Amino acid sequence: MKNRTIAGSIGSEIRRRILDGRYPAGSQLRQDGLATEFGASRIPVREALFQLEAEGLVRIHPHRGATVAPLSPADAAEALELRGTLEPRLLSLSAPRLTAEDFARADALLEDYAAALRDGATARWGALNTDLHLLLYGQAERPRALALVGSLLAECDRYTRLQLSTDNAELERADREHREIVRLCRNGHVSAACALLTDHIDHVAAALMAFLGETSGLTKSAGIV
Amino acid sequence: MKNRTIAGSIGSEIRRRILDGRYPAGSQLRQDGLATEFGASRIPVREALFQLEAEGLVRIHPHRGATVAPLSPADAAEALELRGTLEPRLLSLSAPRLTAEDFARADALLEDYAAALRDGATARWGALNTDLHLLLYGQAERPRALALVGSLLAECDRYTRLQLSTDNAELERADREHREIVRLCRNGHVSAACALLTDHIDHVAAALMAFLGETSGLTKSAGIV
DNA sequence: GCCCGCTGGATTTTATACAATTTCAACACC
DNA sequence: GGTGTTGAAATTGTATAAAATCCAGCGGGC
Repeated sequence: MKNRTIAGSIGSEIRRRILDGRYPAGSQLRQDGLATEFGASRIPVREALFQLEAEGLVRIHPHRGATVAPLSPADAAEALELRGTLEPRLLSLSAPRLTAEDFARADALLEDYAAALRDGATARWGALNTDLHLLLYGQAERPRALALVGSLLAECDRYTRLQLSTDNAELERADREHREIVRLCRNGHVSAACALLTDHIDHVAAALMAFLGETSGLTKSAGIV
Repeated sequence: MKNRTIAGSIGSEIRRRILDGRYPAGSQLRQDGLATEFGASRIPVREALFQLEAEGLVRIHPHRGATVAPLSPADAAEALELRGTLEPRLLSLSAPRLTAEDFARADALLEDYAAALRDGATARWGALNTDLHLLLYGQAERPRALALVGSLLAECDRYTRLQLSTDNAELERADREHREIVRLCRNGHVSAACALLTDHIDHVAAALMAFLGETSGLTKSAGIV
C-alpha cells in the first residue's frame, strides 16, 4: 500500500494520525514541523495537506496555516445521514452481483474483525469496518459514490473512535449486524440486507449522537488519544 | 471572487477553462506550459491541479502528469443519479426556511438566466444554473451535501455544454421548470417543488443520455469548443 | 521475426532559498 | 484603563534549480 511518491506516503501517514487522534481536532499542522518530522521538504507536505483538505480531514486557511478539521455533532449527523442515504442504495445494486471471491474476502474481514475485537485492538477496527462496507458495495459500478462513501466512512471513524474509548458494546453489536448483512447478501435476500443496513447505520448514528450529547464538551473529548 | 493566493486564482481559471471546454477532456495539462502561460512558477500550478483533482475535474497520474478528467456516459449517469438522490432531499429541508432575500436573489438569477437565453450566451448558463440550485438548498444546513452537489453541478455542466451546442430547446424547458420550482417554494408547496425537481433532474438525465447515445463517439464530440 | 534491456529526452517530483503575509506583544496615545 | 499602531518573529506562499522517474525509440540477442 506504499505510495510511489513522497507526498502520497506523507499524506497517508498524516491521515492515519488524524484518524488515530494523534493529531487532535483543531490542532495546527505546521508545515515545517511535519517536514522535519518526516525528513522531507515542505513541498510534499503541502501537497499532502491539500489532498487531505479535499477529503475533509484538514482545513487550510490561506496564509494562516492548516488545522485538523474540527469535530462537531452536526457534521457527524450529516455524514451519517449521507451514509444512510447512499449505502443502502449501493448495497441493493451491488449485492446481487457479489462473487464468491467477494464473500470469501468478506469472511476474512469478519474474522479479522472478531480477532481485533478479542484483542481489544480498536486501532484496526476503523480500517476493517471501512474495508468491509466498501467491499460489499464494490459491484455496484458506482465509482464516484463509492469514493464518497469511503471518505464518509473515514470521517465517521474519527467519531466512533472517541465513542469506543468508553463503550465497547457497540462493536459487538456492529459485528453481529455485519455478519447478518453478509449472510443475507449471500443468500440472495437483498432487500432484507438493505433494510438491516439502514437500521445498522441508523443505530450507529443514534448511539453516536447519544454519546456526543452526554459528553457535552465535544472539544474536550476530542483530545482523547 | 478573486483568491488571495496565486494557486487559488490559477485553480479557478483552469476550472473555468475545463468547464468551457478550452481544455478538452483527456488532454494533457503540462505544468510547465501552464506556469509560463499564467506567468507563475510550477508550484502554484501543482497545488491548483491537486485541488481540481479533488473536485473530479482533473486526474493526476503519478510521475505521468495531469489530464482533464474524461467524459463518459456512465459518469454522467452516476452524477445525475446522485443529484437526483441528494437535491430533492436538500430542497425539502431548505425550502421552508428560504427567506425573502433568498427569493429576491433567485428572481435575479432567473432574470439573468432569461437574458443569457435571449443573447445565446450559453457560456454564462452553467454558472447561473449552479448558483440557482445551490441558492435553493442554502437553508438546508447541510454544508457537506451542499458542497458535494456543487461539485456534481459543475461536472454536469461539462456534459450539458456539449449538448447545448446542438440543442437549445432544453434550456427553455429548464428555465420554465426553474421558475415553477421557485414559485412552488415561495408559495409553500414544498413537496410539489421537490417532486418537480426530481422530474427536472430526471428529464435532464434522460435528454443527456439520449444525446450521448446518438453521438456515439463521445470522445470526438468532447473536443467541441 | 520477436522479445528484452538500454539510453536519451522530457516531465514530474523534491529540495533549497527567498518574498509576502499574518500574528502577537509591546508601546504610545486617547 | 482601554484602544489603535507598529515592529519583529514566525509561518506560509512562491520562485529557482537539482534529483528521480517514466516513456519512446533503438540496438542486440534469442
